[in-house]
Amino acid sequence: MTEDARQAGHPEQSGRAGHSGQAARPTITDVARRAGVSKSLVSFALNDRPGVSAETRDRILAAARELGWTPSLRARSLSVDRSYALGLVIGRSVDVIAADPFFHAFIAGVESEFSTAGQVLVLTRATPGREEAATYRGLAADKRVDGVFLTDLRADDDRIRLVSELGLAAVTLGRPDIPSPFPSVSVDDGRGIRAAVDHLIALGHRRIAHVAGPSNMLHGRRRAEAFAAAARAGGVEPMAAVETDFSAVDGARATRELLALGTERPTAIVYSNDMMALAGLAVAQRAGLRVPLDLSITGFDNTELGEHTFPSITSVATDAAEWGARSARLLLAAIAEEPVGDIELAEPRLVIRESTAAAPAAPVAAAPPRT
Amino acid sequence: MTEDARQAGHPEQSGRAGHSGQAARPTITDVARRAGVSKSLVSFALNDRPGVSAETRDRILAAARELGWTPSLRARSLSVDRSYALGLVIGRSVDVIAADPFFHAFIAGVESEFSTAGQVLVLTRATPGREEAATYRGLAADKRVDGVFLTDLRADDDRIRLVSELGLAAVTLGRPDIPSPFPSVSVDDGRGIRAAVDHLIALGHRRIAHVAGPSNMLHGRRRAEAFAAAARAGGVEPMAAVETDFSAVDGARATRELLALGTERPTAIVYSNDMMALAGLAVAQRAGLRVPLDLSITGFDNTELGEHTFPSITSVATDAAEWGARSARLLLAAIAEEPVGDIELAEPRLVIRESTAAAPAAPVAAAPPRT
DNA sequence: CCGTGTCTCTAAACCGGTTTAGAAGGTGTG
DNA sequence: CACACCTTCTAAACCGGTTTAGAGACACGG
Repeated sequence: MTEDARQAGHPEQSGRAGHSGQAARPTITDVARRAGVSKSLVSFALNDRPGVSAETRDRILAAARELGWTPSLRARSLSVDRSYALGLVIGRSVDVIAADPFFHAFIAGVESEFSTAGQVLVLTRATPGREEAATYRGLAADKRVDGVFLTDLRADDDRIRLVSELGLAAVTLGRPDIPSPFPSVSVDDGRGIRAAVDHLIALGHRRIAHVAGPSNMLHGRRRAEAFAAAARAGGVEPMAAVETDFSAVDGARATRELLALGTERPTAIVYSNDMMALAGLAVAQRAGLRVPLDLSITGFDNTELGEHTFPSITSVATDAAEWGARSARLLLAAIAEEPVGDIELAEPRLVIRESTAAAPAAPVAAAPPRT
Repeated sequence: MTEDARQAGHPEQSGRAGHSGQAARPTITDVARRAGVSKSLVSFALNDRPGVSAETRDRILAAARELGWTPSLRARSLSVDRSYALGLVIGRSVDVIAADPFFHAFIAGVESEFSTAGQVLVLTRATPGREEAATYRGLAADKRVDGVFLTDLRADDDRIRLVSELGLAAVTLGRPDIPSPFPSVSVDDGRGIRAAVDHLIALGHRRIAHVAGPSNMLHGRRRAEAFAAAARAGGVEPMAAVETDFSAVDGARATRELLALGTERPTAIVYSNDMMALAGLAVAQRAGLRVPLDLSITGFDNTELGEHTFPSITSVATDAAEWGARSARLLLAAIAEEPVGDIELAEPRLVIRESTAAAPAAPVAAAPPRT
């Protein structure tokens, strides 16, 4: 069957559909002719601008409907100097994004705002540095997008100046630490970390460690600071935070380091994301520790998978989809040159599951790692 | 600091960069004037077509360089009827994609082919059905993309006819079960499943179950068939496959069903993806089973996280990035109307880790689930 | 010396919209 | 009745490229 069809219709596959008499698509001129008016008037009617009588407008719209005409995005794009597309440049290595559900939910949120607007999302991945800058330059040079989402903000982030110089609109996820011409959408993830720390302190933990994200990323740093502040506020001296790149490998390494402290080891670890919490869980179990009896852990992001581990993971939930939706709306407003301001999302909430429990009377030292 | 800057420069944030004297970007006409030739000749020189003398060409290119001119993608797009963009419509629910690293690696692979070509990826998410069809129609109506990647092929997939009717070029990931005008890039994932089954049989397992993907997805179905075939080839009667939607929740549910069989339960489970394998691992542990002593499990995809669980997961590795790169190259060739043919990727390989071991002498019944 | 062919180049049309300048006709006002 | 003004509409320019038709110069062969 398949072979027949192949041989019959496509001796050489072309990847393009068969020449199935694609009726030439109507243009604005066809509509004008049919409605008996000039192209300009069709344009006016379409964009409902004043200066078109009601009955003429109806006649034009009817003609357009009959012909099944839709204005060419490309032509419109050329004349009005808009792309009707937004860009997202993900600046992490593939591995690190891989298991991070944030972007999926964020993107889904962004797109939920597009259905109405005929917009589209251009996705690019680039490792920070020259490649990243080149990517933004490319998007701007080709005018591929009208605006971009700036995620994973870094300290003194050079993208802000770059994007601004390139003349692109933008929205930052989180508030930058330098002056920025762009509006921001942020969530107080410090509150989330604090909730986790408070929860642990209430459970009697006094030796609490933090496995942090990269300190050059603002949210990584902010969470680390929030961790320290929350611990002190609870009357507990925070243990030094271990820095990671957010990946599972690095989360595992950090956990091993913390457990190597023997009886000085933490009885609870606050991870800066779920992926590392999961990897840390495995390291602890491998070292013979029972979670949560001997060690409590908390994650961040509230990944679906964190609900399906044994034990399941207590985690801080932020609404990434909502974040995406609000960011998109804000960016579109900025592009339309409407007045916009910063947005603060709802507080993250702590989802308590099985990985946290009362602190052990005396910390059990971890066993030497098993193979 | 930040506040000062805000108040000073941007009493009302605009999301657009400051009016920093954006020098109007040069056009082909500017270049022509500077080189003392007509626009047409600049166009010829740029696209190096015959009929331009060597010295004139040099003069034109020099002028272009001096002015920093880059042809407008939009204008070119309008006249040559090409978008220089490819589309990917992900047709799964957010949750299901969330922890699936396939798309990340695939996208990274796709983009590795773009750096040279000035192409861009338009990403869309749509749940199969009306919304999905509307998405493809939208991309085609606006001529947003020159071609699309068809992933997660379904049985009798209506997208093939749709996309073909819309006049888009396409590449299918995997060979469809119906006649298709599009070239395909596929990997023999059946071989991967077979490797897993062979491995388990060699370890002495006789009661092996399969937690399958949706049967209406071709690869889900194909893996299930390969599972049954491999088991029989190894002289083992395969247990009935449990169908899922690829999500962690569903993987957990399937595992619970299998373990509820008591002493009739499988001693090994072959999962159709890693996420379900991880969820299944947790279910087994929660039921008091030791993995791999009492139960062996294998995954599919070789997720980074599967390496960092306890025990780590034996999994089938396919090269998603390579898949993306080859697909992109093929699609671009098809769009350029070069002759193309189907591509078969390298065989997937089984990565053996800790979650598989010799079959238990007598299967231990699972304990009633603990909370 | 003339017709033909080749090479280099230009003018103008074209892709399909938007936008500006202004024409034509009707109404209101002094 | 003349004038201003508003409404409705059109012609033409414009966005910034590509492509076609053909002009002009030159070499070649008969």
